[in-house]
Amino acid sequence: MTGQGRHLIERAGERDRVADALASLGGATTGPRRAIVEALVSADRLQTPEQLLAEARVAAPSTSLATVYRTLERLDLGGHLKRMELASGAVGYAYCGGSHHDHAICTRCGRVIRVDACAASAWEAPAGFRVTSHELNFYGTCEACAADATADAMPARGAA
Amino acid sequence: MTGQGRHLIERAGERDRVADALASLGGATTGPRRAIVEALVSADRLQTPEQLLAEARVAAPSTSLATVYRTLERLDLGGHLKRMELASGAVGYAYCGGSHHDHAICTRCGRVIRVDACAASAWEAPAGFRVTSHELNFYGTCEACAADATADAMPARGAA
DNA sequence: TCAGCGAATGCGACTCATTCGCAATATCGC
DNA sequence: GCGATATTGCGAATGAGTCGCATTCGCTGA
Repeated sequence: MTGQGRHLIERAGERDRVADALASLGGATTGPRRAIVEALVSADRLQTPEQLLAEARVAAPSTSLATVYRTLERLDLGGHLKRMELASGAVGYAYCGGSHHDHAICTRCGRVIRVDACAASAWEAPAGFRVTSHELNFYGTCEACAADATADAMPARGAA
Repeated sequence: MTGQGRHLIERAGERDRVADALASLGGATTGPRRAIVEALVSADRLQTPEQLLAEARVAAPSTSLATVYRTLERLDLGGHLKRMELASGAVGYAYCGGSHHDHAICTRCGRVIRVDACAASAWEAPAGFRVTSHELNFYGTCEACAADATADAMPARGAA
């Protein structure tokens, strides 16, 4: 878990994503909240509440686990969160925008990649079933992991 | 939970599905195992471990919750199980065959319908991402629930 | 810039789903 | 039918996640 260089990386729009996430929380922007949201957004991959707590405490040392859960709950309500069981049995959380999209999840590093090209309308639903929404996850290996073999967080329960 | 009439219903292949599930457990066919598997197969919808226990105890009164979990674990290892969080926060399990297929899940009754027409190869994965598997869930209302409005088990966390 | 209000936080206790260990029991091959 | 072995039931243990409440913090209006 070498998150050292993380704060040096400033992907385009990361600042905006943090702002959006904080706005979606709908309340005061406190130190712990900002720290948790930044940990979520900058990692861009599935992390356990414990990992998020550790990361958040770098910026806001007083942060507690209860606050991590409360913040995750709020983000989840707004549909901004991807929640998935890891191979370890633990549960991982990753930030994702609010609008509908699908996901590609790297089974090696837990990275969550947004897939906007949604062909949902073309899919074949069973007769008599009225579809109101769907969820599509791709599992595989991301570009970075295809070369580098540093595995740490592996989502479990892929396709059935 | 009025499962009274359930045992009267004998859908085509239900007997085979029970046999397949028992075989996939790979061991002795005991009373509790058979009862649990029959409860899973005949219900054909998401059920909590507690519900499965109650149902299994009709046929095998001594069945314990630990055995329900152990049986579910084995089925899951073989990929024969669909596991999903319900709106109540509880976790529901449903039996599904071993081969790959997707699912349509009724958000009213929890019914899980197998979707064999898988158009996965036509979907667009992100550049640089090597897809090894996928999972597609449709959420909506099944034919029965479209008419009848008896809601009891509602899966949560639909599409993000 | 500062005071006041209401929301957010931290702590620690608590709940409850799930797992574990072990003695008793049932199943299957012979 | 018998014995070896896997499975079961029980009850305790575990651990993630939640809750209540006193304290603290951030935002708003003066």
